[in-house]
Amino acid sequence: MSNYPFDEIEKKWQAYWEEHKTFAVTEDPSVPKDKRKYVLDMFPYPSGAGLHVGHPEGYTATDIYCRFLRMNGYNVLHPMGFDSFGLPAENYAIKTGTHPRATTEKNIDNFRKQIKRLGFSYDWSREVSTHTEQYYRWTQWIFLQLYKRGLAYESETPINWCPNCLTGLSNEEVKEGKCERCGTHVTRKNIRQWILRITAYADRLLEDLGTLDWSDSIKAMQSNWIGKSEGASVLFKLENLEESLEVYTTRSDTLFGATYMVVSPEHPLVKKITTPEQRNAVEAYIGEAAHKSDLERTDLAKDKTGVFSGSYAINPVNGERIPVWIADYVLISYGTGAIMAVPAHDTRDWEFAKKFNLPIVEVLKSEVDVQQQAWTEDGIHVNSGFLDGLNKSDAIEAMNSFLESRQIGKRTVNYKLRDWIFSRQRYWGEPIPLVHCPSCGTVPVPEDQLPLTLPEVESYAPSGTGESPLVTIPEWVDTSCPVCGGKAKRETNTMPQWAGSCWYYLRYLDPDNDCELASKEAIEYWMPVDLYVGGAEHAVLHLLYARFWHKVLYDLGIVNTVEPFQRLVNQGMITSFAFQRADKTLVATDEVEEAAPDTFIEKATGERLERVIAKMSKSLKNVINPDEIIAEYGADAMRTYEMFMGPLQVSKPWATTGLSGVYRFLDRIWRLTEQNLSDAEPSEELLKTLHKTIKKVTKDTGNLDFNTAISQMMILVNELYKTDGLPRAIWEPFILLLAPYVPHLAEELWELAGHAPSVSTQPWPAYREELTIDDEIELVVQVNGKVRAKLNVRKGTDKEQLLDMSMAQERIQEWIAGKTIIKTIVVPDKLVNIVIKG
RNA sequence: GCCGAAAUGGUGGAACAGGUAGACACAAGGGACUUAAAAUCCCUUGUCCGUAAGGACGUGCGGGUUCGAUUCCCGCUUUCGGCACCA
Repeated sequence: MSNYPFDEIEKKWQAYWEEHKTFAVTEDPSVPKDKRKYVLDMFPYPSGAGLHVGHPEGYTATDIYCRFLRMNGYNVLHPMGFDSFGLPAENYAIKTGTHPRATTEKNIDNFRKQIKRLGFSYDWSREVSTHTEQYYRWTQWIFLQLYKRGLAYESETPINWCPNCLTGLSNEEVKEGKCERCGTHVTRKNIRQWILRITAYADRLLEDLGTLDWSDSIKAMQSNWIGKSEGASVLFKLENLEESLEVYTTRSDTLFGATYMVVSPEHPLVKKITTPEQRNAVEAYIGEAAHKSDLERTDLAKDKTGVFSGSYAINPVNGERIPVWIADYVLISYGTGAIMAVPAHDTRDWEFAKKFNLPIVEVLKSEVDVQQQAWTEDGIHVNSGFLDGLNKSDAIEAMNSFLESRQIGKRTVNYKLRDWIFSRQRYWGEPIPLVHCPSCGTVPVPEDQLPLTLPEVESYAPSGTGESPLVTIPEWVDTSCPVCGGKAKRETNTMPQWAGSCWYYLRYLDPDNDCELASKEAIEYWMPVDLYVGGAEHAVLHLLYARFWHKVLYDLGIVNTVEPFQRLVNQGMITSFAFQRADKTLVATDEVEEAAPDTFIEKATGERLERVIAKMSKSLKNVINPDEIIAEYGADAMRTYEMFMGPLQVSKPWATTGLSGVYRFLDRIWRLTEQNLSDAEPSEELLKTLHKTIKKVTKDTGNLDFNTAISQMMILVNELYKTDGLPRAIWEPFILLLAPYVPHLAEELWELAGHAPSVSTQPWPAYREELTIDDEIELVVQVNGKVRAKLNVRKGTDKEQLLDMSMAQERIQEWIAGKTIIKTIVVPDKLVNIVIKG
């Protein structure tokens, strides 16, 4: 048995930090701006399942980084809190009648306890939870500012509706078009909703990405989501109708090839363009489309559907009469909800044209037969009147000028980004602080009356009308108009979970402020967030919404930066091993036996299984519980293992055997203390290893390359095991290097070495560059690029000498004997390559 | 289908301004200690041929550039993540 008493050590130091408020931070004005850092974790939703091993990954990374920064003289803000409004607590309430607040607060207590057990250096005095009245008061306040700026509006939009449960469903609750709970086919129901005009900020959200220190892939995802495109809108006259059909296209150059048009089933002109003969078919088709979820529309992509409206439009450039179709491959939410179809040069249009026998006309010289497949590359225009002979980009320019001069179209910018549906028909969320007055219209709740608190309800069950359970409480709904004092009704929609997480990073700055969401001084002192770490699943929505709110707050003069999160790092997912049968189905871990090393069989059948990597899931029984890991190996081992597994940014599989290796490393460190510290000079060799270690750990920790920093510390420990005695001159700097990684153990070692706590406030060790350089290097001698000899030479030996020494090698002589030397390459301090022939 | 990321020993991963592939760790094998086991310490360990010295092959696959490619270029395959058929 080992004698590394992690349990005792970890309890001792966690109590010490708590008692001494070691990590409480203040806005000390004497610290210059460039010595202040705000390091933020994505706060968790406190689920009933407790902490998952994925949470500590990012939290450990930021904790190591923060402790490293403090030791390097920075004033570091590192807070934690809870994103505590959310669906699971409400669903649990519907099932059991337990108040979501009770469930949530119990879960928060559990989460906090679990997080604390990992020894993170949070300033807990700044903890916030989004469901508290003191917090959501300011969420409501921000909503009112959005409303007053015209950035919130009402509109009828569809929700997923389960006709059996009589309730709206989130996308997550819809599985394969069916209600997750009862299996009923989900339909769409139009409902009055509050919508935020995020599209008004589309350009700024796109432009300002350029100023951020985020990975290119995340920036690309956000940029694609915003989806700015420059094209043209074109008006097509409709035969026998007053109205024109407006389409948006990025390929106005292909207008001569437009052989039909398509409008989406939800398009406002559908009724008008449908001729009496087609009415039945069109209505049936629209009915079908309304039944389909977005998912089904997507899945049916391979097989295009549609129906002819009976009407025709006139192609404005060649006067051709072209049919107008109705099809759900055109979305009402993008562009104008109508397109001109150019089957020769667009794959989707080509598929549709083939299915319904519509003409395909080539207008760009194609390298394929457009009757056989679409040609979507560039080419020289043909069959295109005044565009003939031009390439794509020139033709687009020419056509757009033509359209504008004739006033039948104009250059238009379009975004994929849609406005943000901001209301939920739920109980457990921030009430939207608006009042509907029959005479004054929609009136905001006066700011001095915030927070507008959630009333207690008897039943959390849905109202049955699609509205929130709040509609069932007349005492709450019936109110007086803040303007005229007459009878009025409260808004019963609540806000989505995103709302609270849009600005929590600001509340940490000044969590107890009763007058404003955070003081100007605190914002000025800390913002922007220097490093934000969290899972890639929030790459688009959360980050885009938070950026949007931040920009609105900037326009209001409340925050001092255009962007909230200067640097963003997404941690990879922690996956698990799973076992797969030959038919690719997975087997739960407890059904598997390891018959021989790396040979796995299914217990029930004896079938040989392949080990694969899969997400942790309850059904596969491969979920790792952090509490159990901490109990068995300690928090320091858990932290170190999660960082040692691989690079922070990539996903990696959990292997408890790997954890035991890290545990062994910590145990080896502990057992070094069995020797007395010696004040003797350490050997030159050991000193060099130490300085190389300081250099590498310093560089790697700053770059969040924790896995390689840990390897280097392992190398130093291995060296110490080969040395007699434990020189203080090595040991003490090493404890300091360890401190961010294994904070509990490091505190204990620091105390054992005769120092007063806390090691976390000690300065980071410095290295001497000359001690990190070897004066003898191993020179590689290659013949035709293959290593044939190695020799030790002094660093800095000149090229000619290196070549002479290489040639003198017996092995090299053997290889080049009788051959012609064509060329020699000498890379000083690295290698010699002799190129021969014959 | 589109977008993004990736592919290196039995396993997790190192090394990329082009220069010794496999650091560190796990697993496996051998040895020491022990009455024994566990724990611990030491050694071996990419594959193949060879007693050895040594040699051949080797970073998903096929080409290319180069004295030299895990690293750069072209074309594929597979896996993972995201998605709103985005005109």
